[in-house]
Amino acid sequence: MSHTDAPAATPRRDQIRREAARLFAARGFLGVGVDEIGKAVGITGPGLYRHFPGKDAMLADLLVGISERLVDEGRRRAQGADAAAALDALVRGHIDFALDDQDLITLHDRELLHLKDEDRRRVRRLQRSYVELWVDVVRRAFPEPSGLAGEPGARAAVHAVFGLLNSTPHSAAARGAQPVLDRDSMAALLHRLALGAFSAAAGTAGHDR
Amino acid sequence: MSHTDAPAATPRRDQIRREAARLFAARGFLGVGVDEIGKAVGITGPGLYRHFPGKDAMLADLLVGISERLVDEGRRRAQGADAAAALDALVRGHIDFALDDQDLITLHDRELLHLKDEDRRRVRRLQRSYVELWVDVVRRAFPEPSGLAGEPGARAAVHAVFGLLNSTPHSAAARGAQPVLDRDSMAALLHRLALGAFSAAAGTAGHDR
DNA sequence: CAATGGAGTTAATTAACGTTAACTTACAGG
DNA sequence: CCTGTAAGTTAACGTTAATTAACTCCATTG
Repeated sequence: MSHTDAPAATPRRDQIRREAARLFAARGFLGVGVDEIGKAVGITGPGLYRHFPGKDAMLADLLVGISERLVDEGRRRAQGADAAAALDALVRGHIDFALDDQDLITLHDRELLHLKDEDRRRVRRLQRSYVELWVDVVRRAFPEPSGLAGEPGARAAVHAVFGLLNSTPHSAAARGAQPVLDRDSMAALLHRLALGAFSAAAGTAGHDR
Repeated sequence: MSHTDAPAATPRRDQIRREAARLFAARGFLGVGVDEIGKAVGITGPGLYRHFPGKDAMLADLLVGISERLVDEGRRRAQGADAAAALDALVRGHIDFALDDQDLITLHDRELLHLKDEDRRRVRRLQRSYVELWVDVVRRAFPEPSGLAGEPGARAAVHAVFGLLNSTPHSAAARGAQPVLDRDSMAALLHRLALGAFSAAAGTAGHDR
């Protein structure tokens, strides 16, 4: 009741969410004016204030939303005794997000700094939970005599693999008419890249150089 | 002569470059004012105009600079007949950039959209050259019956590995007092993750699912 | 010693943007 | 039919930010 109140999902509000996400991803939060967002949904700028208390609130809504969905879906997939299977499920789930919600994935780690302190703390907490989820699974999947059994190493590897999986928007940025990979091929490729990265990092720590 | 003229490296200008990069990385290009940049180097905002023609020009200078350095250093490292050795050298070189110039790596793929068309085209060209460099080496390092022999697959994999290597700023964002990895451990970890990713993606295309 | 130009300063200009106010319209319910 | 409310509109307000103008201050140099 004290924090930013619940979202509520009317059709108009959902439309605003979609268009705002698209515009923020394309030109940055500060680079988009409320008039522009309004125009994208067929109303004037100030009309948006019937649906959101302000521009900041739209961004907060988007980032909290995607963060919660990531954690919820992640928790669902991480359970079960078999750590290798859990990791596989986490990777697949994240790939789905990265491919289906490119705009949100882009905003998620780019516009965090434009949130008001309270909202930023909230999103950070959720992001931290999501990372913890992965770190635990990774450490169980690659136990003791491995390069990923330790906290800091596993954490850094997880961050790095997030960077890898979230790279889709950058690949797609070269869109136009090129013969890019179709969704399934891209998903399969990302899956192999991610698991291959973890396996190699887990392998005996000293075969580089 | 028609495009943005040559940089020229006076001490003051270099100082401005450093501080501007730091501030842009921390709060975004549109989120920092010229007065703030001025203050960081000990002068007032308008004083900056003796050294750069405008705020846009500072960003352009930074992005063109890092892009050129990446391509130059990349070309140097990619030469030689042994494709595997060349790939290894490219990875090591990129890791050095990612660890030593975190601010610039952050800006490099985040603030591109705030450049004027002409500068953006120029940076895009350089980035494309850099990707080409990697794609060629990857395809030679993992030839025909491999998942990375084809153009689109190799290109997507390279983008993904860039995302992985450029993840350092995000890891470091959790800075504070945590026992993060020291530079050498981080470099070694990233190296294993990157090469492991490529190897796994190259391996026979159908062992997932 | 005069003059020139680089490096700053403060003040003014201009444009844009988020938000609020006041007013309109359409429709749902008693 | 009347009334209230949700969802818009246009106009106005207050701020902020980039850039330019006009002016000082030195340090060099002819």
